[in-house]
Amino acid sequence: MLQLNYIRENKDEVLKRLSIKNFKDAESILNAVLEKDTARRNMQKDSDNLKAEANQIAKQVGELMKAGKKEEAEHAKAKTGELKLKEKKFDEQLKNLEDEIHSLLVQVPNAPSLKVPGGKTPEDNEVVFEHGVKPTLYANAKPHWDLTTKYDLIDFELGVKIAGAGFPVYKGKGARLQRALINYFLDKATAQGYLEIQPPIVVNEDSGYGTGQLPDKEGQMYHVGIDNLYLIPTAEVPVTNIYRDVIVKENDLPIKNCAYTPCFRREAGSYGKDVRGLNRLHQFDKVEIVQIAHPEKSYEILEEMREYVAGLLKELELPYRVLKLCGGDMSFASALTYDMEVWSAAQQRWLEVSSVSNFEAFQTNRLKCRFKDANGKSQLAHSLNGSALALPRIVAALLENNQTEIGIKIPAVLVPYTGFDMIV
RNA sequence: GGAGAAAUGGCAGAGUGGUCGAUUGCGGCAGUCUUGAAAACUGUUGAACCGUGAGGUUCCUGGGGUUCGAAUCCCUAUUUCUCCGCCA
Repeated sequence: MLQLNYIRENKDEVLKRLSIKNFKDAESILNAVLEKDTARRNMQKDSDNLKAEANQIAKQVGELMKAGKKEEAEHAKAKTGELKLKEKKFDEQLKNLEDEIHSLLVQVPNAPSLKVPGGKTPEDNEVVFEHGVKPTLYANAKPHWDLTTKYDLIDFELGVKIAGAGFPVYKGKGARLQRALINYFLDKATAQGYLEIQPPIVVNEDSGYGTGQLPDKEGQMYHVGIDNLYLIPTAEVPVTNIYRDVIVKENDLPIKNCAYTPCFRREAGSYGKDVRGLNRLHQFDKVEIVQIAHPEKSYEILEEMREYVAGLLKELELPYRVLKLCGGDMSFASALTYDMEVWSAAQQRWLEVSSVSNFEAFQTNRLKCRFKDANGKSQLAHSLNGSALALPRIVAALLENNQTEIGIKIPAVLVPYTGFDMIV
Protein backbone atom coordinates (compact mmCIF):
# COMPACT_ATOMS: atom_id res chain seq x y z
CA MET A 1 0.00 0.00 0.00
CA LEU A 2 1.26 3.44 -0.90
CA GLN A 3 1.62 5.92 1.92
CA LEU A 4 -1.13 8.46 2.12
CA ASN A 5 1.17 11.23 3.29
CA TYR A 6 3.48 10.59 0.41
CA ILE A 7 0.65 10.79 -2.10
CA ARG A 8 -0.58 13.99 -0.52
CA GLU A 9 2.77 15.65 -0.88
CA ASN A 10 3.95 14.15 -4.18
CA LYS A 11 0.82 13.55 -6.18
CA ASP A 12 2.31 14.47 -9.56
CA GLU A 13 5.34 12.28 -9.11
CA VAL A 14 3.21 9.33 -7.98
CA LEU A 15 0.95 9.74 -11.00
CA LYS A 16 3.90 9.87 -13.32
CA ARG A 17 5.37 6.73 -11.83
CA LEU A 18 2.05 4.88 -11.87
CA SER A 19 1.67 5.62 -15.56
CA ILE A 20 4.72 3.43 -16.18
CA LYS A 21 2.67 0.49 -14.88
CA ASN A 22 -0.15 1.46 -17.23
CA PHE A 23 -2.39 1.87 -14.23
CA LYS A 24 -5.42 3.51 -15.76
CA ASP A 25 -7.58 5.02 -13.07
CA ALA A 26 -4.68 6.43 -11.10
CA GLU A 27 -5.76 10.04 -11.25
CA SER A 28 -9.40 9.54 -10.37
CA ILE A 29 -8.58 7.15 -7.54
CA LEU A 30 -5.91 9.38 -6.07
CA ASN A 31 -8.17 12.40 -6.30
CA ALA A 32 -10.92 10.54 -4.52
CA VAL A 33 -8.46 9.42 -1.86
CA LEU A 34 -7.19 12.95 -1.25
CA GLU A 35 -10.69 14.35 -1.15
CA LYS A 36 -11.81 11.80 1.39
CA ASP A 37 -8.65 12.35 3.34
CA THR A 38 -9.38 16.05 3.67
CA ALA A 39 -12.91 15.28 4.78
CA ARG A 40 -11.57 12.76 7.24
CA ARG A 41 -9.15 15.20 8.80
CA ASN A 42 -11.81 17.84 9.22
CA MET A 43 -14.10 15.34 10.78
CA GLN A 44 -11.44 14.12 13.14
CA LYS A 45 -10.82 17.65 14.31
CA ASP A 46 -14.53 18.06 15.13
CA SER A 47 -14.70 14.69 16.75
CA ASP A 48 -11.61 15.34 18.84
CA ASN A 49 -13.05 18.61 20.09
CA LEU A 50 -16.25 16.91 21.04
CA LYS A 51 -14.40 14.23 22.94
CA ALA A 52 -12.26 16.81 24.68
CA GLU A 53 -15.44 18.48 25.88
CA ALA A 54 -16.89 15.20 27.11
CA ASN A 55 -13.66 14.41 28.92
CA GLN A 56 -13.82 17.81 30.61
CA ILE A 57 -17.33 17.19 31.83
CA ALA A 58 -16.47 13.75 33.11
CA LYS A 59 -13.64 15.25 35.08
CA GLN A 60 -15.92 17.93 36.51
CA VAL A 61 -18.48 15.37 37.57
CA GLY A 62 -15.81 13.56 39.50
CA GLU A 63 -14.74 16.71 41.27
CA LEU A 64 -18.29 17.78 42.03
CA MET A 65 -19.12 14.39 43.45
CA LYS A 66 -16.09 14.50 45.66
CA ALA A 67 -17.03 17.97 46.86
CA GLY A 68 -20.48 16.64 47.68
CA LYS A 69 -22.24 18.89 45.20
CA LYS A 70 -24.59 16.25 44.02
CA GLU A 71 -27.09 18.42 42.29
CA GLU A 72 -24.53 20.16 40.13
CA ALA A 73 -23.03 16.82 39.26
CA GLU A 74 -26.38 15.54 38.07
CA HIS A 75 -26.76 18.65 35.97
CA ALA A 76 -23.40 18.06 34.32
CA LYS A 77 -24.28 14.44 33.69
CA ALA A 78 -27.38 15.43 31.80
CA LYS A 79 -25.28 17.42 29.37
CA THR A 80 -23.34 14.42 28.23
CA GLY A 81 -26.25 12.51 26.76
CA GLU A 82 -26.38 14.72 23.74
CA LEU A 83 -22.61 14.71 23.31
CA LYS A 84 -22.59 10.96 23.37
CA LEU A 85 -25.03 10.69 20.53
CA LYS A 86 -23.01 13.09 18.42
CA GLU A 87 -19.84 11.25 19.27
CA LYS A 88 -21.24 7.99 18.09
CA LYS A 89 -22.29 9.54 14.80
CA PHE A 90 -18.86 11.06 14.25
CA ASP A 91 -17.11 7.80 15.01
CA GLU A 92 -19.25 5.96 12.54
CA GLN A 93 -18.65 8.48 9.78
CA LEU A 94 -14.95 8.56 10.54
CA LYS A 95 -14.72 4.84 10.32
CA ASN A 96 -16.62 4.81 7.06
CA LEU A 97 -14.30 7.38 5.56
CA GLU A 98 -11.25 5.48 6.72
CA ASP A 99 -12.59 2.28 5.23
CA GLU A 100 -13.33 3.99 1.95
CA ILE A 101 -9.85 5.48 1.79
CA HIS A 102 -8.31 2.14 2.60
CA SER A 103 -10.29 0.23 0.02
CA LEU A 104 -9.33 2.77 -2.63
CA LEU A 105 -5.71 2.73 -1.62
CA VAL A 106 -5.34 -1.04 -1.75
CA GLN A 107 -6.37 -1.00 -5.39
CA VAL A 108 -3.36 1.10 -6.28
CA PRO A 109 -0.20 -0.82 -7.20
CA ASN A 110 3.20 0.24 -6.04
CA ALA A 111 4.58 3.14 -8.02
CA PRO A 112 7.46 1.89 -10.15
CA SER A 113 10.86 3.47 -9.90
CA LEU A 114 11.50 6.01 -12.64
CA LYS A 115 14.20 3.64 -13.90
CA VAL A 116 11.55 1.12 -14.94
CA PRO A 117 11.06 0.96 -18.72
CA GLY A 118 7.57 1.48 -20.10
CA GLY A 119 5.84 -1.34 -21.92
CA LYS A 120 3.08 -3.84 -21.52
CA THR A 121 4.23 -7.38 -22.22
CA PRO A 122 7.24 -9.55 -21.42
CA GLU A 123 8.62 -8.62 -24.85
CA ASP A 124 9.11 -5.11 -23.55
CA ASN A 125 11.40 -6.22 -20.73
CA GLU A 126 14.88 -4.82 -21.03
CA VAL A 127 17.81 -7.23 -21.21
CA VAL A 128 20.43 -5.53 -19.09
CA PHE A 129 23.05 -8.27 -18.98
CA GLU A 130 23.82 -11.57 -20.57
CA HIS A 131 26.53 -14.00 -19.61
CA GLY A 132 27.81 -17.36 -20.79
CA VAL A 133 27.70 -19.32 -23.98
CA LYS A 134 24.65 -21.30 -24.96
CA PRO A 135 25.88 -24.87 -25.29
CA THR A 136 25.49 -26.83 -28.48
CA LEU A 137 24.11 -30.24 -27.63
CA TYR A 138 24.85 -33.53 -29.32
CA ALA A 139 22.39 -34.89 -31.86
CA ASN A 140 20.37 -37.09 -29.52
CA ALA A 141 20.02 -34.58 -26.72
CA LYS A 142 16.78 -34.67 -24.73
CA PRO A 143 14.63 -32.25 -22.75
CA HIS A 144 14.88 -32.70 -19.00
CA TRP A 145 11.58 -34.59 -18.68
CA ASP A 146 13.10 -37.37 -20.75
CA LEU A 147 16.44 -37.20 -18.96
CA THR A 148 14.83 -37.55 -15.54
CA THR A 149 13.19 -40.74 -16.73
CA LYS A 150 16.26 -42.07 -18.50
CA TYR A 151 18.45 -41.70 -15.41
CA ASP A 152 15.61 -42.39 -12.94
CA LEU A 153 15.97 -39.07 -11.16
CA ILE A 154 12.39 -37.83 -10.94
CA ASP A 155 9.12 -39.74 -11.24
CA PHE A 156 6.33 -37.43 -12.33
CA GLU A 157 3.81 -40.26 -12.71
CA LEU A 158 4.40 -41.48 -9.20
CA GLY A 159 3.77 -37.95 -7.93
CA VAL A 160 0.43 -37.94 -9.74
CA LYS A 161 -0.49 -41.15 -7.96
CA ILE A 162 0.44 -39.86 -4.53
CA ALA A 163 -0.71 -36.25 -4.76
CA GLY A 164 -1.45 -35.03 -8.26
CA ALA A 165 0.17 -33.38 -11.25
CA GLY A 166 2.87 -30.91 -10.29
CA PHE A 167 4.07 -32.88 -7.27
CA PRO A 168 7.09 -34.78 -8.52
CA VAL A 169 8.87 -37.54 -6.65
CA TYR A 170 12.66 -37.15 -6.61
CA LYS A 171 14.67 -40.31 -6.37
CA GLY A 172 18.27 -41.37 -5.79
CA LYS A 173 20.68 -38.93 -7.40
CA GLY A 174 17.73 -36.72 -8.29
CA ALA A 175 16.87 -36.36 -4.60
CA ARG A 176 20.53 -35.93 -3.72
CA LEU A 177 20.90 -33.17 -6.30
CA GLN A 178 18.00 -31.31 -4.68
CA ARG A 179 19.59 -31.55 -1.27
CA ALA A 180 22.96 -30.51 -2.69
CA LEU A 181 21.52 -27.39 -4.30
CA ILE A 182 19.65 -26.37 -1.15
CA ASN A 183 22.77 -26.74 0.96
CA TYR A 184 24.93 -24.97 -1.56
CA PHE A 185 22.52 -22.02 -1.78
CA LEU A 186 22.19 -21.76 1.99
CA ASP A 187 25.96 -21.92 2.53
CA LYS A 188 26.54 -19.20 -0.04
CA ALA A 189 23.87 -16.96 1.46
CA THR A 190 25.24 -17.44 4.96
CA ALA A 191 28.72 -16.56 3.73
CA GLN A 192 27.24 -13.41 2.26
CA GLY A 193 25.92 -12.35 5.67
CA TYR A 194 22.35 -13.61 5.47
CA LEU A 195 20.99 -15.10 8.68
CA GLU A 196 19.48 -18.49 8.03
CA ILE A 197 15.86 -18.83 9.09
CA GLN A 198 13.72 -21.92 9.21
CA PRO A 199 10.18 -20.55 9.26
CA PRO A 200 6.80 -22.25 9.40
CA ILE A 201 5.59 -23.28 5.98
CA VAL A 202 2.02 -22.43 6.82
CA VAL A 203 0.92 -18.92 7.71
CA ASN A 204 -2.16 -17.34 9.20
CA GLU A 205 -4.39 -14.75 7.60
CA ASP A 206 -2.60 -11.77 9.11
CA SER A 207 0.66 -12.85 7.53
CA GLY A 208 -1.04 -13.33 4.19
CA TYR A 209 -2.28 -9.76 4.33
CA GLY A 210 1.05 -8.49 5.57
CA THR A 211 2.90 -9.38 2.41
CA GLY A 212 -0.06 -8.84 0.10
CA GLN A 213 -0.97 -12.40 -0.94
CA LEU A 214 -4.34 -11.73 0.60
CA PRO A 215 -6.87 -10.69 -0.42
CA ASP A 216 -5.91 -10.61 -4.12
CA LYS A 217 -4.16 -13.91 -4.63
CA GLU A 218 -6.21 -16.04 -2.31
CA GLY A 219 -6.94 -18.52 -5.12
CA GLN A 220 -3.25 -19.12 -5.73
CA MET A 221 -2.57 -20.48 -2.26
CA TYR A 222 -3.46 -23.82 -0.76
CA HIS A 223 -5.75 -23.24 2.16
CA VAL A 224 -6.06 -25.49 5.18
CA GLY A 225 -9.66 -24.70 5.95
CA ILE A 226 -10.02 -26.49 9.25
CA ASP A 227 -7.36 -24.31 10.87
CA ASN A 228 -7.57 -21.37 8.48
CA LEU A 229 -3.91 -21.58 7.52
CA TYR A 230 -2.28 -21.10 4.15
CA LEU A 231 0.58 -23.12 2.68
CA ILE A 232 3.26 -20.61 1.79
CA PRO A 233 3.84 -19.79 -1.88
CA THR A 234 7.31 -18.51 -1.00
CA ALA A 235 9.48 -18.09 2.09
CA GLU A 236 9.08 -14.37 1.56
CA VAL A 237 5.75 -14.58 3.38
CA PRO A 238 6.81 -16.03 6.74
CA VAL A 239 10.23 -14.36 6.72
CA THR A 240 9.03 -10.86 5.88
CA ASN A 241 6.25 -11.21 8.43
CA ILE A 242 8.88 -11.61 11.13
CA TYR A 243 9.09 -7.84 10.86
CA ARG A 244 5.36 -7.15 10.98
CA ASP A 245 4.55 -4.58 13.67
CA VAL A 246 8.20 -4.26 14.56
CA ILE A 247 10.28 -1.16 15.07
CA VAL A 248 13.82 -2.15 14.21
CA LYS A 249 16.95 -0.32 15.23
CA GLU A 250 18.38 1.92 12.54
CA ASN A 251 21.85 0.54 13.29
CA ASP A 252 20.64 -2.99 12.60
CA LEU A 253 19.78 -2.13 8.99
CA PRO A 254 20.10 -3.76 6.62
CA ILE A 255 18.64 -6.94 8.09
CA LYS A 256 19.54 -9.89 5.90
CA ASN A 257 17.67 -13.19 6.14
CA CYS A 258 17.68 -16.29 4.01
CA ALA A 259 15.48 -19.33 4.21
CA TYR A 260 14.99 -22.61 2.46
CA THR A 261 11.38 -23.78 2.25
CA PRO A 262 9.19 -25.82 0.01
CA CYS A 263 6.78 -23.53 -1.83
CA PHE A 264 3.20 -24.35 -2.74
CA ARG A 265 1.32 -22.77 -5.59
CA ARG A 266 -2.02 -23.77 -7.04
CA GLU A 267 -1.11 -22.20 -10.40
CA ALA A 268 -4.73 -22.10 -11.46
CA GLY A 269 -4.98 -21.40 -15.15
CA SER A 270 -1.54 -22.55 -16.29
CA TYR A 271 -1.26 -24.89 -19.26
CA GLY A 272 0.83 -26.05 -22.20
CA LYS A 273 4.58 -26.16 -22.59
CA ASP A 274 4.96 -23.92 -19.55
CA VAL A 275 3.91 -26.72 -17.25
CA ARG A 276 5.83 -29.57 -18.82
CA GLY A 277 8.26 -31.40 -16.55
CA LEU A 278 9.89 -29.10 -14.02
CA ASN A 279 8.84 -25.89 -15.70
CA ARG A 280 5.93 -25.23 -13.37
CA LEU A 281 5.08 -27.19 -10.24
CA HIS A 282 2.61 -27.06 -7.40
CA GLN A 283 5.34 -27.85 -4.91
CA PHE A 284 8.93 -26.83 -5.35
CA ASP A 285 11.97 -25.92 -3.31
CA LYS A 286 13.48 -22.50 -3.06
CA VAL A 287 16.03 -20.57 -1.08
CA GLU A 288 14.87 -17.01 -0.63
CA ILE A 289 16.83 -13.95 0.44
CA VAL A 290 15.09 -11.07 2.18
CA GLN A 291 16.40 -7.71 3.28
CA ILE A 292 14.91 -4.97 5.39
CA ALA A 293 16.76 -1.84 4.36
CA HIS A 294 17.17 1.84 5.03
CA PRO A 295 15.17 3.78 2.41
CA GLU A 296 18.27 5.60 1.22
CA LYS A 297 20.12 2.35 0.63
CA SER A 298 17.48 0.10 -0.90
CA TYR A 299 18.41 0.56 -4.54
CA GLU A 300 22.07 0.04 -3.81
CA ILE A 301 21.08 -3.14 -2.02
CA LEU A 302 18.89 -4.27 -4.91
CA GLU A 303 21.95 -4.16 -7.18
CA GLU A 304 23.97 -6.04 -4.60
CA MET A 305 21.32 -8.76 -4.41
CA ARG A 306 21.18 -9.00 -8.17
CA GLU A 307 24.95 -9.39 -8.31
CA TYR A 308 24.78 -12.04 -5.65
CA VAL A 309 22.24 -14.12 -7.56
CA ALA A 310 24.20 -13.68 -10.79
CA GLY A 311 27.25 -14.99 -8.95
CA LEU A 312 25.41 -18.21 -8.12
CA LEU A 313 24.47 -18.74 -11.75
CA LYS A 314 28.01 -18.07 -12.84
CA GLU A 315 29.36 -20.63 -10.39
CA LEU A 316 26.82 -23.15 -11.63
CA GLU A 317 28.16 -22.46 -15.12
CA LEU A 318 24.73 -21.72 -16.50
CA PRO A 319 24.26 -19.18 -19.30
CA TYR A 320 21.98 -16.51 -17.92
CA ARG A 321 20.55 -13.13 -18.65
CA VAL A 322 19.17 -10.38 -16.49
CA LEU A 323 15.96 -8.60 -17.38
CA LYS A 324 14.71 -5.36 -16.01
CA LEU A 325 10.97 -5.86 -16.05
CA CYS A 326 8.86 -3.29 -17.86
CA GLY A 327 5.99 -1.57 -16.10
CA GLY A 328 3.39 -3.89 -17.56
CA ASP A 329 5.14 -7.10 -16.51
CA MET A 330 5.93 -6.09 -12.95
CA SER A 331 4.10 -7.41 -9.93
CA PHE A 332 1.59 -5.28 -8.08
CA ALA A 333 3.84 -4.65 -5.10
CA SER A 334 7.19 -4.09 -6.78
CA ALA A 335 8.91 -0.79 -7.52
CA LEU A 336 11.71 -2.37 -9.55
CA THR A 337 12.24 -6.00 -10.46
CA TYR A 338 15.06 -7.88 -12.10
CA ASP A 339 14.30 -11.31 -13.46
CA MET A 340 17.13 -13.79 -13.89
CA GLU A 341 16.73 -16.38 -16.57
CA VAL A 342 18.85 -19.39 -17.46
CA TRP A 343 19.16 -20.89 -20.89
CA SER A 344 17.53 -24.26 -21.28
CA ALA A 345 19.46 -25.82 -24.16
CA ALA A 346 17.09 -28.65 -24.99
CA GLN A 347 13.95 -26.56 -24.79
CA GLN A 348 15.71 -23.70 -26.56
CA ARG A 349 14.22 -21.12 -24.28
CA TRP A 350 14.98 -18.95 -21.30
CA LEU A 351 13.63 -20.10 -17.95
CA GLU A 352 13.00 -17.67 -15.12
CA VAL A 353 14.84 -18.84 -12.02
CA SER A 354 14.88 -15.75 -9.88
CA SER A 355 13.09 -12.51 -9.39
CA VAL A 356 14.77 -9.82 -7.33
CA SER A 357 12.63 -6.88 -6.28
CA ASN A 358 12.65 -3.69 -4.31
CA PHE A 359 9.25 -3.06 -2.77
CA GLU A 360 10.30 0.24 -1.25
CA ALA A 361 7.77 0.96 1.52
CA PHE A 362 4.84 -0.77 -0.16
CA GLN A 363 5.05 -3.93 1.93
CA THR A 364 6.40 -2.32 5.06
CA ASN A 365 3.48 0.11 5.09
CA ARG A 366 1.12 -2.79 5.49
CA LEU A 367 3.47 -4.62 7.80
CA LYS A 368 4.14 -1.52 9.86
CA CYS A 369 7.83 -2.31 9.82
CA ARG A 370 9.59 0.85 10.90
CA PHE A 371 12.81 2.16 12.30
CA LYS A 372 13.66 5.26 14.29
CA ASP A 373 15.72 7.79 12.40
CA ALA A 374 18.32 10.14 13.88
CA ASN A 375 15.59 12.61 14.85
CA GLY A 376 13.73 9.96 16.80
CA LYS A 377 10.97 9.84 14.20
CA SER A 378 9.64 6.49 13.04
CA GLN A 379 9.73 5.89 9.36
CA LEU A 380 8.98 2.92 7.20
CA ALA A 381 11.87 0.71 6.21
CA HIS A 382 12.16 -0.69 2.69
CA SER A 383 11.82 -4.38 1.97
CA LEU A 384 13.48 -6.39 -0.76
CA ASN A 385 13.58 -10.01 -1.69
CA GLY A 386 14.84 -12.39 -4.28
CA SER A 387 15.03 -16.07 -5.07
CA ALA A 388 18.49 -17.45 -4.57
CA LEU A 389 17.44 -19.70 -6.09
CA ALA A 390 14.34 -21.68 -7.10
CA LEU A 391 15.37 -25.25 -7.74
CA PRO A 392 13.24 -26.88 -10.45
CA ARG A 393 14.29 -24.83 -13.43
CA ILE A 394 17.89 -24.79 -12.26
CA VAL A 395 17.73 -28.56 -12.21
CA ALA A 396 16.11 -28.57 -15.65
CA ALA A 397 18.85 -26.37 -17.10
CA LEU A 398 21.65 -28.28 -15.37
CA LEU A 399 20.39 -31.59 -16.70
CA GLU A 400 19.76 -30.37 -20.21
CA ASN A 401 22.83 -28.19 -20.68
CA ASN A 402 25.29 -30.65 -19.18
CA GLN A 403 24.09 -33.82 -20.87
CA THR A 404 26.67 -35.76 -22.84
CA GLU A 405 26.58 -39.07 -24.58
CA ILE A 406 28.03 -40.74 -21.50
CA GLY A 407 26.00 -38.98 -18.82
CA ILE A 408 25.20 -35.68 -17.14
CA LYS A 409 28.04 -33.61 -15.73
CA ILE A 410 27.67 -31.96 -12.34
CA PRO A 411 29.21 -28.48 -12.02
CA ALA A 412 32.36 -28.42 -9.89
CA VAL A 413 30.89 -26.27 -7.08
CA LEU A 414 28.19 -28.85 -6.46
CA VAL A 415 30.37 -31.93 -6.38
CA PRO A 416 31.27 -31.55 -2.69
CA TYR A 417 27.54 -31.47 -1.98
CA THR A 418 26.39 -34.26 -4.30
CA GLY A 419 29.28 -36.60 -3.73
CA PHE A 420 29.30 -37.49 -7.44
CA ASP A 421 30.43 -35.56 -10.50
CA MET A 422 28.47 -37.42 -13.12
CA ILE A 423 25.00 -38.90 -13.44
CA VAL A 424 25.28 -42.07 -15.48
C1' G B 1 -9.51 -33.43 23.56
C1' G B 2 -10.80 -32.25 29.38
C1' A B 3 -9.85 -28.79 33.73
C1' G B 4 -7.79 -24.29 35.54
C1' A B 5 -5.03 -19.56 35.13
C1' A B 6 -3.45 -15.47 32.44
C1' A B 7 -2.85 -11.45 28.38
C1' U B 8 -0.29 -4.07 30.55
C1' G B 9 5.21 -0.07 27.09
C1' G B 10 11.75 -3.13 23.88
C1' C B 11 11.70 -6.81 28.21
C1' A B 12 10.29 -7.97 33.35
C1' G B 13 6.42 -6.54 36.33
C1' A B 14 2.85 -3.06 39.57
C1' G B 15 -1.81 -1.22 39.09
C1' U B 16 -9.49 -3.66 40.90
C1' G B 17 -13.94 2.75 38.80
C1' G B 18 -11.88 9.51 38.59
C1' U B 19 -5.53 12.50 40.66
C1' C B 20 -3.47 6.45 35.09
C1' G B 21 -0.83 6.88 29.09
C1' A B 22 0.02 4.11 33.31
C1' U B 23 4.67 2.92 39.82
C1' U B 24 9.24 0.45 39.54
C1' G B 25 13.35 -2.42 37.63
C1' C B 26 16.18 -3.88 33.35
C1' G B 27 17.49 -2.39 28.59
C1' G B 28 18.24 2.04 25.18
C1' C B 29 19.96 7.20 24.62
C1' A B 30 22.54 11.73 26.57
C1' G B 31 25.65 13.79 30.31
C1' U B 32 29.13 13.88 34.84
C1' C B 33 33.53 11.33 36.43
C1' U B 34 37.85 8.72 33.53
C1' U B 35 43.81 8.79 29.26
C1' G B 36 39.85 5.23 27.46
C1' A B 37 36.35 1.73 29.15
C1' A B 38 33.61 -0.42 33.18
C1' A B 39 31.25 0.92 37.67
C1' A B 40 28.68 4.83 40.04
C1' C B 41 25.68 9.13 39.65
C1' U B 42 22.22 12.62 36.90
C1' G B 43 18.79 13.28 33.15
C1' U B 44 15.91 11.16 29.29
C1' U B 45 13.15 7.17 26.94
C1' G B 46 5.89 3.82 24.07
C1' A B 47 2.88 4.29 19.45
C1' A B 48 -0.77 6.43 15.97
C1' C B 49 -3.75 10.55 14.28
C1' C B 50 -5.15 16.02 13.98
C1' G B 51 -2.67 20.88 14.46
C1' U B 52 2.45 25.93 11.80
C1' G B 53 2.34 25.87 17.21
C1' A B 54 0.33 25.73 22.04
C1' G B 55 -2.21 21.74 22.46
C1' G B 56 -6.00 17.94 21.52
C1' U B 57 -7.64 12.83 20.49
C1' U B 58 -6.94 7.51 20.49
C1' C B 59 -4.38 3.02 22.07
C1' C B 60 -3.29 -1.49 28.55
C1' U B 61 -4.68 -8.82 23.11
C1' G B 62 -9.24 -8.02 19.31
C1' G B 63 -14.62 -6.99 19.31
C1' G B 64 -19.04 -5.55 22.05
C1' G B 65 -21.38 -3.62 26.65
C1' U B 66 -22.24 -1.05 31.69
C1' U B 67 -20.98 4.13 33.49
C1' C B 68 -20.93 11.18 33.59
C1' G B 69 -16.06 8.52 33.77
C1' A B 70 -12.98 1.81 32.42
C1' A B 71 -6.25 -0.92 32.22
C1' U B 72 -9.73 -1.80 36.38
C1' C B 73 -16.71 -4.23 36.08
C1' C B 74 -19.69 -7.51 32.41
C1' C B 75 -20.10 -10.42 27.67
C1' U B 76 -17.43 -12.50 23.55
C1' A B 77 -13.36 -14.04 20.36
C1' U B 78 -8.33 -15.16 20.06
C1' U B 79 -3.75 -16.42 22.04
C1' U B 80 -0.47 -18.14 25.85
C1' C B 81 0.72 -20.92 30.24
C1' U B 82 -0.13 -25.04 33.93
C1' C B 83 -2.20 -29.91 34.94
C1' C B 84 -4.45 -34.39 32.70
C1' G B 85 -5.06 -37.42 28.20
C1' C B 86 -2.90 -38.68 23.38
C1' C B 87 1.62 -38.63 20.63
C1' A B 88 6.66 -37.76 16.57
